[in-house]
Amino acid sequence: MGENNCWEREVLITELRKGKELMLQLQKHLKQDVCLQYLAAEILSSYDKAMSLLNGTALSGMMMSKGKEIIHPAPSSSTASQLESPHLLADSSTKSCDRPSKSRKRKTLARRTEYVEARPGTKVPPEDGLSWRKYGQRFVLGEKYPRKYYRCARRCCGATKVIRRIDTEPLTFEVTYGGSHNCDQENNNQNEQLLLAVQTQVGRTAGELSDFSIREMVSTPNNSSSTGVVFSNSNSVFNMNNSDFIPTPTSSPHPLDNNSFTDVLFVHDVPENTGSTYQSSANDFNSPNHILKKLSFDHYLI
DNA sequence: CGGCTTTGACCTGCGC
DNA sequence: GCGCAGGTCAAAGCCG
Repeated sequence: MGENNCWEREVLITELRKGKELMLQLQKHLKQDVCLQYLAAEILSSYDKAMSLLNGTALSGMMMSKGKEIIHPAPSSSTASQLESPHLLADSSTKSCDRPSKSRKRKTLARRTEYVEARPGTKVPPEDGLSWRKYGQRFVLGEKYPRKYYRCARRCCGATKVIRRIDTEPLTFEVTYGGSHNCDQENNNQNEQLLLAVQTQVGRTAGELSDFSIREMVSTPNNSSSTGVVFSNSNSVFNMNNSDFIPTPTSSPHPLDNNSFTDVLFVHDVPENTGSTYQSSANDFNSPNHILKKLSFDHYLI
């Protein structure tokens, strides 16, 4: 990896962060316009994707050259500064329930790094909705702030995370997830986020689904890793899934603002590549057998 | 009193 | 082989 390439990458990352910060400021002024809000969120998502790719390339390149582990780039986050539910990469050496493994062997396993910005009025470092127990903290050479080591609060869970405060941007935190959650905390967290989103959107569109119904929809019985919600009426289809709460309009302005949806479809095990099909047109939704037959789903009339 | 945080010690991987 | 850096352990202290 050439020195120039590393320097250029650093410059690119810096510029991307500046752009993201400016977009965040702009977004604050767009509260009245849902479409602009959506566009701003999309741009922020692109910033995150670009930064993740750059960081991943830089890290993996450096690590490969040193013969250390490859650090995988973080998948794109759907909203700016929103910490994703950590879909952790598999840890093949899953720890057993008697967690205090005596081995202090340094982890050389796949990890995932994300960047999280602290917002005014929020806790520092920002919480991600999961319960973590701090087990260590140390200053690392050349870093202004200490690294903080956390592991999942569930005793039988092998997930860990390391939080590092960026020297040049004290409100930005690098969160590196390691290990995998073998407890159900992650699923519960996703369900709570989905519940909140569905309650909000259903309330805006119809407001007639009981909280109990929504909660039943969101509490997926099959422990599925990927779930989604589709709102529809005779004119429009709108898809939401638990990894992307940003409304994706099939038309402009935003469909949830102008349509009264009559159906809510709760889909389990949404294949990654079918989301766009739902979003693309009402026709896809009206003749979705080639897709839906692969899925299990609940159907609710509002 | 149980759970959590702090912090120094310990252990291991890696570069030289 | 040695020394350093980083990740983890675990005892002690704190807190509700």
